Amino acid sequence: MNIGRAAERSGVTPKTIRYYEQIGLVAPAERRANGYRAYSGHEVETLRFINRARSLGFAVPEIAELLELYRDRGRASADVKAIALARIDDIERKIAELGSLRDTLRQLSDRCHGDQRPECPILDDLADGSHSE
Amino acid sequence: MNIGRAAERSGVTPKTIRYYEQIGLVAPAERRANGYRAYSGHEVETLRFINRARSLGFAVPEIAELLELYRDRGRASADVKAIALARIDDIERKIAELGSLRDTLRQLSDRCHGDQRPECPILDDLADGSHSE
DNA sequence: CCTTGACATTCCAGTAACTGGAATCTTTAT
DNA sequence: ATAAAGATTCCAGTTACTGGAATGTCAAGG
Repeated sequence: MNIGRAAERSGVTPKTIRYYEQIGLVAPAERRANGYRAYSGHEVETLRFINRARSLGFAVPEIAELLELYRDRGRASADVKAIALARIDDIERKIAELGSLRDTLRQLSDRCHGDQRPECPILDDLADGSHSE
Repeated sequence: MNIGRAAERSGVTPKTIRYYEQIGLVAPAERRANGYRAYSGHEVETLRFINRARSLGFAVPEIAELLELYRDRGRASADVKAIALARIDDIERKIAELGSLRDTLRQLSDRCHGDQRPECPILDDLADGSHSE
């Protein structure tokens, strides 16, 4: 199957498949006589795996690691779980950070009339910096 | 004052100050005879404003807009508030997205023994893709 | 047989917002 | 005199792709 078909089946665009090959996330595809890349169902599965991992927010180096673990039939599930738990921690941290950002903005917005008058606590705060450093 | 001092006072590194000048977020600084950039307290304030806005998660184009509104003494506070509210919405969306990601990962992790055995629902899920597309 | 369109190839550049590093001044202090 | 600190410019790298140009291949239709 050509790259277009592999793209359809895996949900990864041809452009991105070539990119993954370029950075070494997937092995270089076989080439036909005409120079086209040829894919098997197996490679499509790998691409699908990558796609799902990406959609769960795993970074490319993490995915490389997951792929290795996936291929290693004898690996301990603890190794995989550790990666997932680290990911969860990252996400928790990011959520907390965004939450406090939102609270700050909300406080400022609440104090702003939001009408035709020019007084605006939001800009005042940005200007005088009464909070952090 | 030289760029280093302006950096100290504003909390923006010299490198980043030059970058902001390059992309037009701040006006090009005056130059001394020796070619060094010269800054006034006013410019330091602007840099501080930018720094605080960045720390609140505003993107550079949004900051450019906020700076314009800040300088326009006659603008309506509604204009500023609209930007802040849009920002809050963005953040809410991102938080929700991250929350559901975390939940998915947590479910997978919970079902993974995390020991020496190779069975791992995390990889199984990535492989068969029983969820999204 | 020729052309048209869909699909393939490569390579270069751009995204956001910086950051690192090299090569080269200028100034200040010893 | 020289060395350290701080300034300058410019080029490249970061993340994970995406867009576009120039070119090649293949199947179908007139």
